[in-house]
Amino acid sequence: MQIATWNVNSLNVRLDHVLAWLEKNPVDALALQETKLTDDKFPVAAIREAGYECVFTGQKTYNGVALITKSAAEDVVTALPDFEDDHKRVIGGTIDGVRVIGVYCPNGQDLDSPKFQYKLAWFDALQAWIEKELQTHDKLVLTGDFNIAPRGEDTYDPDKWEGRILCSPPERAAFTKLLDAGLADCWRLFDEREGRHRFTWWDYRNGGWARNAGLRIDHVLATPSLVDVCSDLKAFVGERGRKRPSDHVPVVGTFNIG
DNA sequence: ATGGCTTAGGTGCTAAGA
Repeated sequence: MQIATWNVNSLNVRLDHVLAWLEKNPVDALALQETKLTDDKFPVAAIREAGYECVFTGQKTYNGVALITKSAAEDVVTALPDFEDDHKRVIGGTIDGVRVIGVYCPNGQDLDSPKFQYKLAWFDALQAWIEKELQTHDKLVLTGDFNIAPRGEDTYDPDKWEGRILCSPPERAAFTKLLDAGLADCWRLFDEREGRHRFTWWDYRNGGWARNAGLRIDHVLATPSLVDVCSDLKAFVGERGRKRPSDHVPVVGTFNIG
């Protein structure tokens, strides 16, 4: 079973990229972030034509998440429970017995911004919900754009990024707390990577891609029973070099079940 | 190299991203 995540930065702009990528890489589940589409505009027909089911929750201009799956998702959730939020950032469903939760975590903007406080509160609510989900789901994958680079080596310049947004101690603590709850960062099972393959995002500005100024902020976290059968975890960095790319690339985990 | 892109909304610019 393959489970993927991709922040597409507008599904309207990136639909052709997504369909072409799925044709080459027919994963069982693909979590999308930043679809930036209201639900009435979601391209259900095109996705069904490609042979996939989908569930989604979106809004105008910002945020928006979806799950594109080979078999239909069950027990679908479209928000964090017990957390008031206008932002559409969460979509979860059970696919062939695996609980798959796709998230678009807040960016935070700056450490002194109200958005940073929102980010930390949002992660608290995510933590509480995941802990609850783990009580009833032995096979669970939490994947998406976390907007956190967990370690210095997950940035192109650890000294420069140390303490900054995406790398600050409270953000990294929030990430570690998810791991402590019983999830593994599957990337680290195959941690010997170099160059572009260390990252999942490159800034559009300042020649980010050209000078490989990237970050690893898109993650696949999984419970131990899935970690045991995880045979690969990789970023499809070639997508960043395409014409009109998203600034994030797809990240795919392979789990040898069923 | 704290933004020199890219997106949406709307039609000239602002907001947001990470």
